[in-house]
Amino acid sequence: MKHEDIWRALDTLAAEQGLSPSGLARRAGLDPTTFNQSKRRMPDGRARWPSTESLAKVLLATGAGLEEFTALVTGARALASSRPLTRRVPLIGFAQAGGEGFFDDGGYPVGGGWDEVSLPEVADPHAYALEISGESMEPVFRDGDVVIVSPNAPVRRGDRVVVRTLRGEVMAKQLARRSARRVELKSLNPAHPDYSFELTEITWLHRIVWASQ
Amino acid sequence: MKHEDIWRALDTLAAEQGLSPSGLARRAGLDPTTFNQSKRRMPDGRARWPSTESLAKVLLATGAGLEEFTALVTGARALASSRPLTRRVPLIGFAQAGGEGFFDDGGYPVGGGWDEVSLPEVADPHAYALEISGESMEPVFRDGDVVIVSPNAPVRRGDRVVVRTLRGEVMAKQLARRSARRVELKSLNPAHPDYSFELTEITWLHRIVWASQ
DNA sequence: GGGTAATCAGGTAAAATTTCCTATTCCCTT
DNA sequence: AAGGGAATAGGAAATTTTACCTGATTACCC
Repeated sequence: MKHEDIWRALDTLAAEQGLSPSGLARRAGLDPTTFNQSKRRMPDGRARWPSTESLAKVLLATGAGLEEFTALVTGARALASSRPLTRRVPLIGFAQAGGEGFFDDGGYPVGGGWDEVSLPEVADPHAYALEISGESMEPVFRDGDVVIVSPNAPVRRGDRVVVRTLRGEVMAKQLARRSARRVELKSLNPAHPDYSFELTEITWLHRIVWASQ
Repeated sequence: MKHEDIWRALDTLAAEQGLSPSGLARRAGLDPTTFNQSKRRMPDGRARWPSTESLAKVLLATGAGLEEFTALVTGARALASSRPLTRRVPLIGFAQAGGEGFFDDGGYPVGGGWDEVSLPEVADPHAYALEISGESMEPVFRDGDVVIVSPNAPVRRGDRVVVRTLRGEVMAKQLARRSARRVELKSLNPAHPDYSFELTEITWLHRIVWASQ
């Protein structure tokens, strides 16, 4: 495979998802400028190659398989698109929902202004769920809520995460800050303390992607 | 694709060529220590991902195609059977998650104590999604979050709901109280006011069933 | 036409990968 | 058994990729 093939495949994958290169990068949890055209060749003409980690994040975020991406790289025409495995439902901005023409009299989505979203976007085969008990995460998560956790989803500052310490504690917090050596976790319930750990004190840190209500 | 998959595929490709990882790297024009086992995870446990340029060099040097390599990446998995329309993931109580025997060393669910939950439990064909904007529902819902709304889901006190008034306002609140004639809605953000409506003032009231994080 | 948000160009800093290096172990040949 | 070369561990330096940033442009909506 050649440098150009990789970048064309990324562009094609983005287009198939209805995304721009910047939108694809964002969807994958990367910086929106990661896939900029201007970053594909450096000022000295040298080719820039994305890491396989970036590629893995893109595939995870879009639900595309490596086979599918490989077909795009090699130029082999993809088979006729298969039906999406996850169901899509109408989506619209909350602020727009008050306008006219978006709901019928029964309160069902109607009209052409709706976008679509898959539900849920959990491509991660290792995803699991945790059922919340107690009030330590209120009001964000309440007793009885189920949260869907995706071990392989990229994590960024501000995300809600589940963390397990070497001591065996498991907690759900908001990732306030992550440096090379430490993570700072903000409690979801102001009545409970924030935490800060050395990375070596943590067994793993997984992102919460969906929560039941 | 996962970190382990990439490295296993490189090892397999090397073996097929009668080479060691160090021999494969050398063949590809890379430093012989590039693919050392010891370099696949950093001292701090962080996974190291080769660049797509390194991968391209390997494929060029060995004459292997990307399709062949992709088969090695994915080939260790059992062939995927057709997945159920609603996918089920492992579920366990949050309070239990800290106990021993529920996660393996990689942080993936393991052991017999897990239940299963479908995701998402949205059987309602009229379900739709709303994308949150602004901060009026923080910290429960944040700008950019997507909430899944199920018009036909039963609603109870304490549920988070979307309400539309006769005046065309749409709001997401928590259902505090519902009597024969009135509904009382509690704001999700304490900085915003609560509301109370006569049922006759409301067009509809739908329950929020899932929220992205 | 104006306002807003997304996209993108392109620079710099931070983080990550590869190269370079030394030391040790293993394997093959003599 | 000894010697030589390859392989590998692992650290530091060099190089490369991504994150962060500013500013300009484009697209979309009102």
